[in-house]
Amino acid sequence: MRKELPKTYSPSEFEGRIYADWCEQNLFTPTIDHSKEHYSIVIPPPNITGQLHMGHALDNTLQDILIRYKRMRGFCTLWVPGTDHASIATEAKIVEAMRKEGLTKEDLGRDGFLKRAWAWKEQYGGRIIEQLKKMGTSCDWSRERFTLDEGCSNAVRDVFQRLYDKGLIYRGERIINWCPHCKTSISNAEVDYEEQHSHFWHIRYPLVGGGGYVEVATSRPETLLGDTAVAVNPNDERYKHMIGQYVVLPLVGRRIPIVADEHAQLDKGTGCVKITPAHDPNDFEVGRRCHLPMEVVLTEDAKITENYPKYAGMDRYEARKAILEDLRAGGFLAEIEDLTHEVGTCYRCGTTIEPMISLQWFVRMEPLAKPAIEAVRDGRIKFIPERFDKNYFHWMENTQDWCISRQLWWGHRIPAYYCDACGHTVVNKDGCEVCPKCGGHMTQDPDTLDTWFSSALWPFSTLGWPEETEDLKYFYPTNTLVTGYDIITFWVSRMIFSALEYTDNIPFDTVLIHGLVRDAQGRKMSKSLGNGIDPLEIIEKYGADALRFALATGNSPGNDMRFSDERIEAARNFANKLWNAARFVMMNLTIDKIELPAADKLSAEDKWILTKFEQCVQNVNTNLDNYEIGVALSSVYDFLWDIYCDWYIELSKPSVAAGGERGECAQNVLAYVLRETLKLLHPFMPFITEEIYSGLPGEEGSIMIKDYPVYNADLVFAADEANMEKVIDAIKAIRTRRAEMGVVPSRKAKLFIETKYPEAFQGSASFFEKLASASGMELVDAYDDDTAVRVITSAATVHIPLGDLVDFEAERKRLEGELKNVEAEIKRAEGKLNNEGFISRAPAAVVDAERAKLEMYREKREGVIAAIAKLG
RNA sequence: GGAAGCAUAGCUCAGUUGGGAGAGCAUCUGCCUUACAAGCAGAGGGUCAUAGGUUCGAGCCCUAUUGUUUCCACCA
Repeated sequence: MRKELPKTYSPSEFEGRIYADWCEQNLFTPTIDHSKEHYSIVIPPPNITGQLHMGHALDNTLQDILIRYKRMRGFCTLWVPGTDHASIATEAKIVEAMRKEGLTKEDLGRDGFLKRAWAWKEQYGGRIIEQLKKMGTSCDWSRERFTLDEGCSNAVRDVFQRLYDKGLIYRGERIINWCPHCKTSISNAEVDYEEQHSHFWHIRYPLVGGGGYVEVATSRPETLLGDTAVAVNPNDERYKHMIGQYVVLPLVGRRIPIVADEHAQLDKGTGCVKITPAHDPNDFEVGRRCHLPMEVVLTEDAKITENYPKYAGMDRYEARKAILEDLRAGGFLAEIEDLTHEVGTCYRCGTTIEPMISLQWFVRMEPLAKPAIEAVRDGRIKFIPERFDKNYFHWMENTQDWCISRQLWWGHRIPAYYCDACGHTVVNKDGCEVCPKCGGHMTQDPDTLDTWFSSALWPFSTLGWPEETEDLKYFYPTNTLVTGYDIITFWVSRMIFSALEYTDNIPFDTVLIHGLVRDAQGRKMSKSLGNGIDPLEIIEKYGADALRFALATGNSPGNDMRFSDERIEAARNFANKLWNAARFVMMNLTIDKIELPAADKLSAEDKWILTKFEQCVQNVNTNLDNYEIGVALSSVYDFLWDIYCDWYIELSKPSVAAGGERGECAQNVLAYVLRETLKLLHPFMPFITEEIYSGLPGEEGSIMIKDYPVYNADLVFAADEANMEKVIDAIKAIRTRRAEMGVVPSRKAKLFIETKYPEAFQGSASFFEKLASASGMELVDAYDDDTAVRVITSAATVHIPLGDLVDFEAERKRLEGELKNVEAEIKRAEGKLNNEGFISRAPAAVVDAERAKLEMYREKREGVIAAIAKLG
């Protein structure tokens, strides 16, 4: 069973093997156990177009830490993996690939195109899953899902029909965001606003019958073709008399009315607004209120329609130029102003969107938003950090109806059918071929649904909903959703209202929000900048554990982080440190089985390390329970490196070397603390902990299903811990003195220790010899050699006869300086304790601690004064 | 226009309910001490953005200001 660890830490040699072992043993697949509490997570499904990037790496590291922790804490855990069909993104990629072959969607036809899309899914859909596995994610792969698989599709159709029957889905003509490149509508949430420099063109519209003109301003002059009115504010004294009159639309010659509408504001521009109801959301509303005709002037690829022969076929920007030229020539152009404004662009392709009137399907949001707001407000769902609920509330409270139909082929086809003969509409999840009204043939709506419509159902559709499956009954609602803040509106909010509406339950109780992973300069990683860091390359070079460590540590919920070489190297160094510590322990083990000795067999340093370990355990558990993953991890880091390696291993060396019963006891404590620390660290760094654990004597099975360490008061030895700290303080003080004096470690010196706590120092000679360059140590009541250096701690005065090396003048100065410091501390503590307010209002524990400090400083002052006196 | 975050050592960032300012990296000094130079032992370095306030006590809570980043919003 026992094995020696290779001398160097090379993660690539075992990570793959270990992952395969876990899979083979089926350790990621839970057995439903009703006596246990469940803990479940659904993965934010990555797009099938995607490759693993740092954002995924962070997101999935956090999820894996949580799920492994809960699994070891005895929960019945499930992590559901899967991928998203990403309709618009995937379709765009396929169309692009086809373009290179000289093919269009129309060439293939709908069926041919879908065949090709599924082939794409087969080819690339699994890639990111394989990449996730390299990170060590303990997802239950037997439950892997896809947003377009049969179960998810059933859920989508079911939901569509339910909402339609309840009147929460409707079809209507509204202004939507149209992407002329993707040739589909997109929802408001899918529009990115981008600052652009442009102009404000002031245009004169002559009044019918002469007598002047009105002046309007626009940043989109080409929409002039679609103007069907000019609006002024009903309270605007300047224009009141013109309401009801007509103007002539320049270049077009159409007579359009001047109407009164609140939309026109008195203090903006000229106070007159051109109204283009078919191409602007505000104008659309004005058009409705004032019963204006709609005039569509742009085609689906943003070219001017046939109705305007002079400009027909021109792209919107060409048309803008031509129209401006004509306006100028006709004397209609009054003024050109510079303008910087936010322009909506398609979040997928970056093309400037065109607001257009269009017949689309919408989800009525208001009734759905209310319970969703309530669920967060009353605490059934919690955001971590909390501040993101403001974001959520703001969006939910102001959200407009959700445009869900897309003019795409790759996605869930809308289960709506229209009669060819009478136009009757039927929505039926099971399909409809014959018109129930006239018996005519029914044609299905050609459009598909917004990708996010199916993602919104993910927490329950993946568990089998709408069927009442065992999984759904046991694992739902899920517990933690881990995602970035950039996706709260797209996804999190939609899952919440969907779950509440369809499952009558919350989808999860906690939303853990993390930030973006940026590059070393703090820039967003992006393809166009070429500053992306490939997690797979990092894994290859440093190991998955180091990557996970680098992402999990020093990172707090909701905040962005920078990823740098320095960071990953520090992580790898930590893994290396653990590796070497384990190597040391294991090469010294002669025991067959790790057994913690009874308390009376334990030495002071044993009790000290056990106590320190329990403190760490408590810290880690508390922080993990509070989702303070970074804090929890640095607590393990500090313990393992600073406490266990730098002190305990060194303190234990004399015992281990001595052998016998004492040696065996030390071996057991060394191995016990190592083993338990491995468990503590396992959720964060699963591979290295498993690899080392499997080599420990007497241990069987995988570490990932062992019990997680929890605080055990029986292993806390406060008095022994305090004693050991006194020794450590003295060792540190001696080292500092020697370093200051420039005494090389090879120059050994005997120590004479004067202390009020002989029990703490009894038997510590070997520590001083090993760790403080001592040739021996003796406890004395007094030591009068005037040529000794004196190192003073609050518990002891250490006399070091280094006579020939000592500069007594410097020594006096140093001691006097120290006296000053100690006295300042005493003064500070006394001041505090003399403060009536402090004594009466501060908690007793704080006051007691302050008293203890004061006592300590007083003792130290005594020592310093005595040392000065000895200098004569 | 509305909202939020951030501002702590030279750099990058932690700081969990308010109770004497921390880490990593960098810098300086000394060490091949038989697990580890990807290491060990020391050291230097901070008016916790500014100004007020609450409190016995503020990096932490409140208010304002400055700088910075981000999100949201239909500016014709």
